[in-house]
Amino acid sequence: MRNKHEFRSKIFKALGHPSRILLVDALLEGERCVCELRELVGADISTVSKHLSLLKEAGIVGCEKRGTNVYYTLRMECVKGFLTCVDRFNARRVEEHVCVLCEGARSQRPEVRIQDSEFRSQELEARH
Amino acid sequence: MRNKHEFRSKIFKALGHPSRILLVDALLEGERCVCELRELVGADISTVSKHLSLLKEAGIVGCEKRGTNVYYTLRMECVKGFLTCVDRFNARRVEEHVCVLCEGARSQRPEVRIQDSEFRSQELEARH
DNA sequence: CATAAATTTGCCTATTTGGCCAAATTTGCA
DNA sequence: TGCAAATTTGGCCAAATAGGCAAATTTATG
Repeated sequence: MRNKHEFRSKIFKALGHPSRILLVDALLEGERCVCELRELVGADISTVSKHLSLLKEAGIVGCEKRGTNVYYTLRMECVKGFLTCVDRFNARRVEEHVCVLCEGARSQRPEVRIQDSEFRSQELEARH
Repeated sequence: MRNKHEFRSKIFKALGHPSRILLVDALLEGERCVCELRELVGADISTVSKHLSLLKEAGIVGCEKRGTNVYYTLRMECVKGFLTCVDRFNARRVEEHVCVLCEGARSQRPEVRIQDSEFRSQELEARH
């Protein structure tokens, strides 16, 4: 029972970093080699490699070596659905001009379109 | 665009701790006051309070003060579905006796029942 | 008003995490 | 064989996180 929560939190922890989310996001489109991913993330390649190892250790991604390259693929497909949920969740916050840090006053929750420009969580929280 | 991934990872990071997963799990059943949750987690009440603040800061839970108690509720309902996915994901690993750390050899993936006793991720990983 | 209960906040310490650099490893190819 | 490219690993340091204790805050009640 304790293990259950530890395993769950391990998955979440693995996804709890902007670069690793970016990596997973890229892998949603298909396999990528480390060099492509390095370019995407823009950090030192050793850093990217460690992020990938961590994701792999959690079982979220897998990899295959072909020639001198290593290609990573997403294994946990259901991440995609949850990401959509998370995006919608944030978009709703922004649309309603509701700050989650304030109490009450959350009535209806209309479905909203998700746009990248709506991701302004930091601005919302900066008020506090 | 960068904000998008930061917001996403914030949600994951907030859920990336066994105690916080436990808290969210309890809140799936309905609202709970801090004292109930403290008992559940079994840590110092200030520690539990901080975990709850963190979840609240991410927007995952909300709270309401009634009398001298504070009642927390789950706001991000879609967490439930993802937890189910995560559980199934781990159960599958255990059922197939497949270690995600090893390459290849992942053929079919039958649907499996989820039992708490099947959460033995640590044992799997201890082999390495 | 004074006290008690519930909760949060501040402070301190130990541990973990993130990131870079350099070194090691693996593989392809001349 | 020996070099070059891709990737991982180890070491190091700075920053963030977790957890407990004590103090502060809020609210109910005698």
